[in-house]
Amino acid sequence: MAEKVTIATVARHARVSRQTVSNVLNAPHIVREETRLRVQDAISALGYRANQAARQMRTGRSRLIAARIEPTRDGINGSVLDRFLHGLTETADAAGYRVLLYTATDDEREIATYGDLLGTYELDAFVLVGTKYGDPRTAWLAGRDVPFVTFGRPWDALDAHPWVDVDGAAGTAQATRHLLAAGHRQIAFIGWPLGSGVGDDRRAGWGEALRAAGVDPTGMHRETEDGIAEGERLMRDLLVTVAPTAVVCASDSLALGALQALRGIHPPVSVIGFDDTPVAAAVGLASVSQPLGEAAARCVDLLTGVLDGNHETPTHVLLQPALALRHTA
Amino acid sequence: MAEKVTIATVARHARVSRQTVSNVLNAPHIVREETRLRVQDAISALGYRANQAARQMRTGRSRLIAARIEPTRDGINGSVLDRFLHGLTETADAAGYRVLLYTATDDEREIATYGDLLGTYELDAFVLVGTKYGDPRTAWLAGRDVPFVTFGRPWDALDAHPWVDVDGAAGTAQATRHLLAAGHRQIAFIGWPLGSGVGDDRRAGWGEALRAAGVDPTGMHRETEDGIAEGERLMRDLLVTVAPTAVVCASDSLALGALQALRGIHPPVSVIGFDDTPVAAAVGLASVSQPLGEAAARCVDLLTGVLDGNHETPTHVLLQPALALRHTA
DNA sequence: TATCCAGATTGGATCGTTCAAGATGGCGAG
DNA sequence: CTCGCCATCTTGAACGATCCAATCTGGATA
Repeated sequence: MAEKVTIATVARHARVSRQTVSNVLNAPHIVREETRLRVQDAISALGYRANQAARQMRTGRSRLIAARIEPTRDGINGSVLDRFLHGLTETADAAGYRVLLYTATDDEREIATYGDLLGTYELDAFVLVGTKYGDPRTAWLAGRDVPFVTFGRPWDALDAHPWVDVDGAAGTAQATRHLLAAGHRQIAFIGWPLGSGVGDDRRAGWGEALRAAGVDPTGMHRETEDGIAEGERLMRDLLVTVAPTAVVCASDSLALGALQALRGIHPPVSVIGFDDTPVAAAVGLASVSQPLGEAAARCVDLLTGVLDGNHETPTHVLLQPALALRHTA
Repeated sequence: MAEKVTIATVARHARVSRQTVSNVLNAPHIVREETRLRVQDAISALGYRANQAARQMRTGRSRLIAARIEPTRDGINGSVLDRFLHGLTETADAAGYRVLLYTATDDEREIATYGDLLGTYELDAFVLVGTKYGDPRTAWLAGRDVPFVTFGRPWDALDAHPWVDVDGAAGTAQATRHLLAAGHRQIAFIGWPLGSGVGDDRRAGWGEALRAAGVDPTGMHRETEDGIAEGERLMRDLLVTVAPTAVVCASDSLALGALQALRGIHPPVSVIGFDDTPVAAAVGLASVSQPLGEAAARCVDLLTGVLDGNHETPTHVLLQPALALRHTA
C-alpha cells in the first residue's frame, strides 16, 4: 500500500512549502509560473488529491449538495425524478460538487433531516423537487439562510427563493394548439383538483389556448387525483357528457387511463399526456416533454451562483417544454 | 445566529472533558451512568451534532457510500434503479451511512471517478449495479481492498466479492410453471443474446421448467438486444415459425413489444415480462417482480458487515422474485 | 551603496474530533 | 498501612488542509 499523499508530500517533492502548494490549488495567479508548473508536476506525479475533510474543516464548506429521492408512488412519474437526478449529478460534478441522497416520509422528518445533514455533514445546499403552497420546508431553509433551489415554482410567492421550473401552461397550450390545428374543436382536459399550483397551471394553458382560438372551454374539464384508474373513469364520464374529439391530460398516468377508456371507440379520440415518461414512449402516447437535464443544470447554476456569492445571476428560470408527438395525437 | 456547538461546548456544559463526551458517543459502556446521562442531557439541550469532517479526519472513515446513477437507456428499466436507490438510501440511513451519487460514461472514467471519490472524499464503500464478465471495475476495487458490493452476481467467479442478486432463473421458471399450469405447452422465450450472465440465467429457468414438465424447449427461443421494437419483431417471427400459445420475456421492454405484435391475434397469446416495471403495471402486463427494497437492504447489510470487520456475515445473498399476475397471463 | 517595495514564500495556529497515554480515587489483598 | 488494580476521567497530540502574519527575494529608486 502506497503512503498517503498529503499536501506536505507534494511540497517536499516540489521543494516548496505547504502554503505554496495550497496557493497553486486555490489561488494559482499569485504563484510564479515556474513554481506553479513544478508543483503541478509533483501533484500529478504523486497522484495527490486534496482531502475534502481537512479542507472542509478549515473552510466550512463540504462541496456537497443534498437531493431527496422518493419512493416512486404510482410508479409512472418516478422516472421524471430519476432523469432529473442524473442530470443533477452530472452537472454538479462538473461544477465540483457531489450529490448526497436523503429520504423522508413527511415534512417534519424532512426538516429534521435537514438539521442532521447540515450539522453533521455541513451540506452546502439543497435541491428540492416539488413544493406546495405554504411549504414548511422552504420556510425552514430560508429562515436559516441555507442555500437552496427548488425545481418547481413556489406558487404563493414567486420571489421567495431561487427556482427552476418548466412552463406547464405553455406545454398544455402547445398541445391544445396542436389539436386545434388538426381540426379539433371539442378538446377536453383531465387534470388535478383545483388548488395545486402545477395542476392549475396546466389547466390554465389548455383553457387559454382554447379561448385564444375562440373556443369556449367551459364544462370541458374534469378533476381528480392522479392515477390510471381515475383517468379512465373521468374519460368515460367525458365521453357520455361532452363527447370530446380530443383530450389533454395533466399527466401520463391520467392519459393512459384515458387511452384505456377509449379503446375500441370510433372515430378515435386524440390524447396528449404530460411528462413524456417511458410509459408514454412505450405505448405511443403523445406527451408534453420537460427538459429535465436542462432543468437540473440550471439548478446547479443557480446554486453555484449563490454559493460563490455571485448575486447577479438570475434567481428564477422558466424553461419551455416540447411536444413529443406520437400516434395518439 | 447561535454559536457553533462543538464537543468542547458540550464538555463545558456537562462539566466533563472533551474525551468523556467523545466516549459517551463512541464507547458509552466505559462511562459511568450518571456522567453519561449528564452528557446526553447536555447534548440534547445544546442540539449538538458530531462534525463528520473532523471525525473523518481522525478515523479515516466518511460514513459515505457511493452509488452510480445512469441515464435511463430505453427508459423502461430506469425505474428499477430508481427503486433500488430509494431502498439503498433508506437502509443506509438507518445504518448511519449516506449515499453519494456519481455518474460515468464508460468503465475507464468510472474507475477514474473511484480514485477521485476515494482520494477526495474517502468513501467507505461502493455499490455497483450490474456487472459483466471480466468487469474491470470490480477488479480495480478488489485490487485495492476497497469494500464494495454488487447488485448482480459476478457470473465468472461467484466468490470474487460480496454480492446480492435476485434469482432470475427461478423467476422465469415460476412464470413458465404458471403458464404450464394454465394448460400451455407451446411456451416460447424472448431474451438477450447468449453470453450475458443475466440473460442466460433467465433463459435457463424457462428451459428447465419446460423440461421438468416433459416439454422440449428446443427451437422455442429467440435472442436480441433489449427494446420494444425488437420484442415486436421477434414475436412476429415466433408467430409464423412456431406459433406459441404463450411467451416469457427477459424484460418488460421485450414483453411490451411482444404485446404489440399480438394485438388482434386470436386466440390470445399469454405474455409474461420481467422486472414488474411501472409500464407493466400500467398496461396490465404480467411480470416477474424483483424485491428491490430487500435487495438494497441486503447490500447495506453486507457492506456494514465488511466495514465493521464482521467476517462472519454471509457474502452472497440470492433473493427470490415473485410473479405479478395481470391480465396478460 | 543603501533603502524600499511588491511579490513570493515560509512557519505557526487553527478547524473539531479521536487516539494514546497519564492522572485520580476507591477498594481489597497482603 | 501500603501497594496495586480497576474503573473512570483528563490531558496532549495528531489528522490534513487553509488562514494569517512574518520573512525572504530581487529589482527599482534615491
